[in-house]
Amino acid sequence: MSEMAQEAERRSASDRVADAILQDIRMGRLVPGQHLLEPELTARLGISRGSLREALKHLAADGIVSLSRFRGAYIAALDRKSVLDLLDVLEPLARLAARLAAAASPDRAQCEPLLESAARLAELQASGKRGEYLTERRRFYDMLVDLGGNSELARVIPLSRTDLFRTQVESRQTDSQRHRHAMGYTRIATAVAEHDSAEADKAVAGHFAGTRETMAELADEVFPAS
Amino acid sequence: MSEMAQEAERRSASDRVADAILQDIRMGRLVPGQHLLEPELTARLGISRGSLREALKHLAADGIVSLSRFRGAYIAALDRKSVLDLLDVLEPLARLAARLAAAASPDRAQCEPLLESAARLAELQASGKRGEYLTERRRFYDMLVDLGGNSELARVIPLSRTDLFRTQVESRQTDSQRHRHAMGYTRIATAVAEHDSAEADKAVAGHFAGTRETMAELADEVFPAS
DNA sequence: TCGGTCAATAATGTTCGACGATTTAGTGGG
DNA sequence: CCCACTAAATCGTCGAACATTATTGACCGA
Repeated sequence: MSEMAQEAERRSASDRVADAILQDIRMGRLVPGQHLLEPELTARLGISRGSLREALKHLAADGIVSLSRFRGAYIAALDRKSVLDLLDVLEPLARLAARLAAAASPDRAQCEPLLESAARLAELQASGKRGEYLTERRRFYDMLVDLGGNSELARVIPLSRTDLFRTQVESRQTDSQRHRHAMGYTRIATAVAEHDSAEADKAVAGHFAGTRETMAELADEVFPAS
Repeated sequence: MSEMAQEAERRSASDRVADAILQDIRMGRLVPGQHLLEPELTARLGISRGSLREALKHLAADGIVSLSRFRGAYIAALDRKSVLDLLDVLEPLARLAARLAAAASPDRAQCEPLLESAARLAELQASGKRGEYLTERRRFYDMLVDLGGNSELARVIPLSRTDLFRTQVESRQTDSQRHRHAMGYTRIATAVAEHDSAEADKAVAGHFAGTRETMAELADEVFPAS
């Protein structure tokens, strides 16, 4: 218990705030395009303006919020081109993560949490719990990156910005699109567990092909005016 | 002139400080492992402690400086594994940038600055101006990314951390290694100018193969204790 | 003299309040 | 109805304060 508390206290206030905002986004409490008022947030989170600004700056660097001078912070909203650009960048990194995870994991036990996460994703998708689905999805990617053991990848891969994109499109997808998405993780996790780098790479590539197809099927109203 | 001044003033103080530190690193005025004192920097740069700390936080997020609690900020030093990990991450992104730049550039005129930059790199390498070489190299990558027109790539690709790695190894390379490195940029720029995406991709892949070879040839003393 | 202990110093982490600058909204006059 | 002007709200920066910790160097005993 004390370890948890110490760990929580050791992290700076701005990091805690940034995590809180990210979690609020995943759970739908904050929606893309929403205006973030400094006085409201400092009051709600009980921190100083300086710490909040530090957190917002951090989130802005990751493209989660957009800061415009004297106009405040807004949760970023991705237009269609940004989403396609993001997928182009994310795909090679995710494929690298999958290849490394498949090649690195020495014993099957370490892959067990990944398989469990994929199973939970299928469950959560079926039961329609979108907030939990997005949170679990993020855990899946974090695990995949960790398994690979490439510390630079963890720093670079834009998972938080992908959370943002998922938040935007999640509620507009059809059930079959959601099902296809969830199944993709199962295929990836299976390939990693089997230590099959080539298949893991192909699984991620196929997953992204499906996502691009879904994007093409979505109406323009899903995206802000570009 | 006023436009320049306005543009400089429009950017936040912390961004200016971060850029100044990055430039100092490229020019060798700051070396990996060096301790950054807040009082010294605030006095030299003429900014408040808050703005400086914001900049340091930003640089720490990009892995340029490492912050250790109550001990201050140090210019990061990459061990051998981190360098190899960084290359694994950077390669697919650089290849994507090259493919996009080759595919996107409609007219040859836009590629002219890239070819000029490659020529300048060959010159600077030959004349041994290492600081200018690294600065020009960064400009080359920035142009390559801009030409592709993928805004997410610019956000994700870890060019600053690559600057850091280059700073560490640049002075330890042999002339033939430096020559091979500089020639790689010429081949990339030429392929982009010819709108040959496949060749651009291969040129970058070959460039990275050469860099990995150089890394294997370097002695352990180049890297900090891992 | 050497090694260990301990207090003084310096640097950092965090927060707060203040000031000037700028955008936005609202208001009154033409 | 439109435009200039005022007022409110917000943001960027700075300086100061306080608590916490690492470092330094003096001091002391073996």
